Amino acid sequence: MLRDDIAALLTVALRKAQKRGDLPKFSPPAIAVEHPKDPSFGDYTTNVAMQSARLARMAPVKIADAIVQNLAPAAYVGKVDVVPPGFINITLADDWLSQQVAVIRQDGERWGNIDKGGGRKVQVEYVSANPTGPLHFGGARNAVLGDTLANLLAAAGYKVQREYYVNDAGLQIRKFGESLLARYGQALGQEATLPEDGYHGAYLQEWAGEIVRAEGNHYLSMPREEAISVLTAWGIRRTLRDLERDLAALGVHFDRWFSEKSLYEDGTFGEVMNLLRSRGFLHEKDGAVWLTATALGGAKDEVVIRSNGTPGYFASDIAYHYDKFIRRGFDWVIDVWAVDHQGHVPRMKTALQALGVDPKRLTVVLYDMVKLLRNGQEVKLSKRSGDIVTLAEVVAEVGKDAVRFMLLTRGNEATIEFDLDLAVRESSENPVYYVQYAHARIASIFRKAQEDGWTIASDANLSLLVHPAELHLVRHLLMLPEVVDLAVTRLQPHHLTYYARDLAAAFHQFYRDCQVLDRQNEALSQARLQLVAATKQVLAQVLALMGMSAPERM
RNA sequence: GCCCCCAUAGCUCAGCGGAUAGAGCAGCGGACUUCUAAUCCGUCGGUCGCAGGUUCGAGUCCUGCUGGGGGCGCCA
Repeated sequence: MLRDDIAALLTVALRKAQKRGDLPKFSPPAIAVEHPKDPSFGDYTTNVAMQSARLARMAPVKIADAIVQNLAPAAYVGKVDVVPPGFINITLADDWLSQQVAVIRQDGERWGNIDKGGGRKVQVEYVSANPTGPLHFGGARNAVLGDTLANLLAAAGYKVQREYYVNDAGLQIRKFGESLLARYGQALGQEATLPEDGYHGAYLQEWAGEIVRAEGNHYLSMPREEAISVLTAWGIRRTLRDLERDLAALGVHFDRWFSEKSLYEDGTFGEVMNLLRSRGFLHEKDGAVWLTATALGGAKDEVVIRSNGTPGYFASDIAYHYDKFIRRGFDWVIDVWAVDHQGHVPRMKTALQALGVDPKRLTVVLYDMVKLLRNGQEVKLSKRSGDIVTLAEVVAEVGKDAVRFMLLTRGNEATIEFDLDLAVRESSENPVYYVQYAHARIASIFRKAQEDGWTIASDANLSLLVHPAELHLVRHLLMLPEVVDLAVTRLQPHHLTYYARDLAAAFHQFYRDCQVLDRQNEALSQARLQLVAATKQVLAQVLALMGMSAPERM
């Protein structure tokens, strides 16, 4: 990555300055290279001279001068300035910039990939909503965030596994099954009441009707427990089928759907309890089994197995993470959770310690809520009330690309206001289509080129690209690896949306200033065709990272 | 009561301890006989919630306060 190259160049220069006695001996801070806010200061800047002032007991500007004087020549460096109070500003060389078009074209789909992961195994677990009904729109943010993080990690050189944890065991599932049986009985004219805190959604009535039509009334003659068991399994299968379909419509796919129930069936749960017990982190109190979290610095002990003998969700989660880390050996696990699960994070970390797993290997990405607006009014996303807004409905209404883009434009910790009316509007108020339009515009240039009989030369003279708008565009193409690095380092995919917008803007400005196809100047046209091809490729790449399509025409 | 997140332009939000705090939208004014005007250009718009502190330098870090959201369960 260019930024790293520059940091290395500066580091070498600083050492050389020390060796030659231009600078005193001191152990220099890590050199931070960034883009100055004001482009008139150049492409890259570092404050290392100011950082070193105290250590070197020298004026920052003097330090900067000494570093600059010992800078080895590099093709990409066009101009170096030392500016008070001690910034070193680097401007890229025009001729080097124009040649990068060929490099980007040559890298193709690999452009933007970085080797941060070094092939380490990372699992991203996301969505994981209870399989008790359709996914409501709040879950869309989880899906888009997790999926995009997985895309980014893959681009950053990690070996990524995408997983959905299916909570097909426990109390909620029990209530789900009881609710479905009650609806089934009602569908057959029986007096049946839903359990307390049961599932009241209308979809269960529909499903009960389906079961009656397909299989008649014979579940009524079955023992109740057996009927619940069969109907629960039916309901989960049905839910998962719909979930998979609805998530696919959003462009979200999983490598594995992991069953919570399987942890109990294959002995994992028992194994984990034995391990915890042998390590001395379980104790009994009030008839329940507790994790002795306080022994590991936790605020309070946590119930693992209730006094009625049933394991709680925390019990499953411990076993599940044991499976992730110890059995499957992921180097790093990322769980994507809504903020209302924040209290569970320290608990989970403590549980990992109890298992002997370094808690740093688990990162929980928390994201805030989505506020859905229609006609300027907030639509409540509660499961209780009848007006639940499902993911499928919103995707059908506004489209996959708009949903993904809008859910990605905010930092994870910011609440998102999702305006349904704005999302469907195809106007300048809607930021979604801006990036795609740039891609389509470029496609249009190539269509025109073909119509007009241009043959695209592979050996274009790129040094003809000297217009400020051309070089400005190249500069943006060059930033993709840095953006991937930033988004992965912070696990904040919203940086992609801002980059995509900036890149598209750089293209639209170029488009205004520079005619690509010009019979009066075919050599320049060929160079611009290469530039525009590189831009199309990078736009497609960033759209792909966001899980959006790159349309050829709009 | 304790813990976490948020507070930046009219609105929605970016902002990596650096230089004159940015973008989109909205408002106002311009640009299509041209490779797509879903575009571009100009302009208006700020006590970065408040008060201290650390620092050569704070929207950014620390402390306190105010306001909003979330959490503190043998629910998930």
